[in-house]
Amino acid sequence: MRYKDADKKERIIIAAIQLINEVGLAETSMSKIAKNAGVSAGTIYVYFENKEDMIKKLFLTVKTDMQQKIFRGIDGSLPIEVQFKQILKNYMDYVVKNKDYFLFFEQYINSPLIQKLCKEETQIIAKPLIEFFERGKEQGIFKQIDTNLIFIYAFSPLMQIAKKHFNGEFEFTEQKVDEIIQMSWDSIKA
Amino acid sequence: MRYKDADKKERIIIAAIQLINEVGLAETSMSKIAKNAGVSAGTIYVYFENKEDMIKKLFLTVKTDMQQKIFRGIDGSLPIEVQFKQILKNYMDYVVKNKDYFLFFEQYINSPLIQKLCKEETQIIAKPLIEFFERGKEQGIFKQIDTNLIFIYAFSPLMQIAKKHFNGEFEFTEQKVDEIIQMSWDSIKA
Amino acid sequence: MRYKDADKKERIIIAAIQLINEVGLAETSMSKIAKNAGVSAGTIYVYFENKEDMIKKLFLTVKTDMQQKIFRGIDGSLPIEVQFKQILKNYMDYVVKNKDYFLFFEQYINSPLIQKLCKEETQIIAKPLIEFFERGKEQGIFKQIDTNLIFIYAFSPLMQIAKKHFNGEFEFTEQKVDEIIQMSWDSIKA
Amino acid sequence: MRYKDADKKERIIIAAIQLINEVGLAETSMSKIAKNAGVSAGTIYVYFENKEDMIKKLFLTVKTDMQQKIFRGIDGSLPIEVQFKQILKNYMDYVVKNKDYFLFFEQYINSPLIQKLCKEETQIIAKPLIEFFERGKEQGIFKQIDTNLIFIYAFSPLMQIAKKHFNGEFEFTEQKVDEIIQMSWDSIKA
DNA sequence: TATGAATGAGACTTCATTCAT
DNA sequence: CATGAATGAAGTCTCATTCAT
Repeated sequence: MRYKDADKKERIIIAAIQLINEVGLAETSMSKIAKNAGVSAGTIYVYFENKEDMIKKLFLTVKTDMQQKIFRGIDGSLPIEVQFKQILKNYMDYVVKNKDYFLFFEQYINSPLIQKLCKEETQIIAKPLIEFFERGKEQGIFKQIDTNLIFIYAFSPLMQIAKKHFNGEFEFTEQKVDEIIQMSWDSIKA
Repeated sequence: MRYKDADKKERIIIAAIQLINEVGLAETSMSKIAKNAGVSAGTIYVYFENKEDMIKKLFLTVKTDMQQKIFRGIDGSLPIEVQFKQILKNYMDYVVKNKDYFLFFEQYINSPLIQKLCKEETQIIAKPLIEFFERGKEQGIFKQIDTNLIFIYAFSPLMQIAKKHFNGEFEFTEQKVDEIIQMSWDSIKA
Repeated sequence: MRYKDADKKERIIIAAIQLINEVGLAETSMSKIAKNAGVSAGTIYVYFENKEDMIKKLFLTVKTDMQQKIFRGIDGSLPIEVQFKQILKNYMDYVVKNKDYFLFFEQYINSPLIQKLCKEETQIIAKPLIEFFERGKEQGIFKQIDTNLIFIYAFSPLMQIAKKHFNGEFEFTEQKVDEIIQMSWDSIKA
Repeated sequence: MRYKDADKKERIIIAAIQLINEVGLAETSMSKIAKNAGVSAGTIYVYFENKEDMIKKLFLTVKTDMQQKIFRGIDGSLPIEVQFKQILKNYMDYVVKNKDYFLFFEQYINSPLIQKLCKEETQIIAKPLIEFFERGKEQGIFKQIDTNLIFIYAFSPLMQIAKKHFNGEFEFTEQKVDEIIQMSWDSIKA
């Protein structure tokens, strides 16, 4: 693939996500995306089959990217607690550094559109995290409850806090991040 | 003259929320709503100024309804812990009995559309809950941390669990509800 | 007929003509007329069959009114020149005192709508004027040319001047009116 | 890509003016125009921003076209009387050969819509004629009266006659045109 | 008579998508 | 590959008119 082309696709993706975050999916037209990306409307159809296909690929792109970054530098031989705290720290880092991706993900993860488009793919990508929590349960480190609950108590408060942060209603500090991670840990540890 | 039919407005609201939950806002047209509500397309405009106005009013209707039900039967003279657990129980009850309202609320609370339409109104309605947590903090019952964090650790896991529930990935039992409420309490108590 | 009812019809007529002059026919809806007239939308249909019928009756009302006032105080036994100048003076008086009627008349006299609705009625009403000019020709006082030309050179400049006046581009004085009438007389006298 | 088709814009303009002349502005919908022009409804919006913009551009197109043709072949060094008669002859020629343009222009020159849309542009285009009459006044050839009056007595009877002509109530002949021009000249010459 | 809620046809306009260039 | 003019289906909303009260 030529450089120029990869660049065009990248620009389309970024323009689409930004627009959707700013004005919402319903208000985001293909021509607005094209305009913001600096390409012609027709060009989008070189890279994506249609609008639905584009949304789906946007979502999977973001989801895959998040997943990879979250597990970056995790050493499976270290204690579960250390791994857990590193994962949460990675997550918070990612969120802060990728505002657009995070907000897009959050906004559409529960939408009927995404449910329809890529429920399965979404679950597959979440698998490594689920497996991590199951290992922790087996080792007696996490509470012996439904893994879903562990997953939820570990992550959902972080997501909410991040949303408040980008909303301008909450300020992050190094210390606060540590406190938060500790609270999550306390809520699920055995 | 024909008298305004309260029933008609109700039917429009229900039809709108159901459709939006099923196919998403972008795919929900005014004529589909009219059809599902059994009224003429023009009739919607007797009760709402336009689509945006309708969405906004739907959202505030739901939000207000939730808020009222959550505080039902709360006795301010009882201990904070008792009140807290009753509020969370009320919340779970409401969610289970008002699936459509809950999912609609969850889906759009963070959308750019709602942010644009009714950020202020939303905050006003949330006030009583915030005040409850502040009273708890003053009495030394909750952790001395940002009230936002308390609010988030108390509610956001419940919301996630409810979503998983309606998704078919989680089953509620009387006992599980109690466990969950206990977990939330543990995470924020001093 | 009861007073109250006559009053309502009058109010509808006035409101309609005012609105049509201000924003144009295309932008004038029945409900706007009703609102401005202080009646209900349905009430208009007590007095007029439908919108087309209303426009037609508005037009004929105005036309008949103009015609009557133009011939007011004309003494058929006086010399043609005196009668002619009095008719033009009456016309100018009418125009100045009935701005709304005049502008409405001018605006729609040539419209396809009016042509379709009431071409015949319009011609019948113009008859007395045509007859007056024919008498003048027979007496050798006007030029021996097509009566249409006499009619046009007598009136059309006055109409244009009145429009300029209401447009704010021309100011009437007693003297100017006399000059204008004289110019018209000069252009058609034998 | 497909190149913009100048012919298409032309067809839209012609279809719009014809329809407006036949059934009136209020009854002329964008889809009827598209149909008559043999293009898709959406295509109109490639060439015009919206209906108002289209009407405005139609009007200015016609006005500009008229203005240019009226001054065609006018030699500024000839006597004012010769120039004047040539201008009126050009005007009558244009009117006869461009029935649709003329009737459209006449119908809407005084409408509230056009007043709102393009009063200024209209006045700018009329300027050369006004200047011509002022030169004539300075040379003592026209009456020393308000230039508006000269302008009106020169043109408005011609416009009325043309309307009668297209209405089927007046027949043009070479001789009659000369007579008319002479009458206008007589009414304004010093 | 008078009202105005209700209707549904139709208006304007947008937009995903195609295709000649 | 890239463009953007062209399409036509579909969306939102208005409005003349009707009719139960």
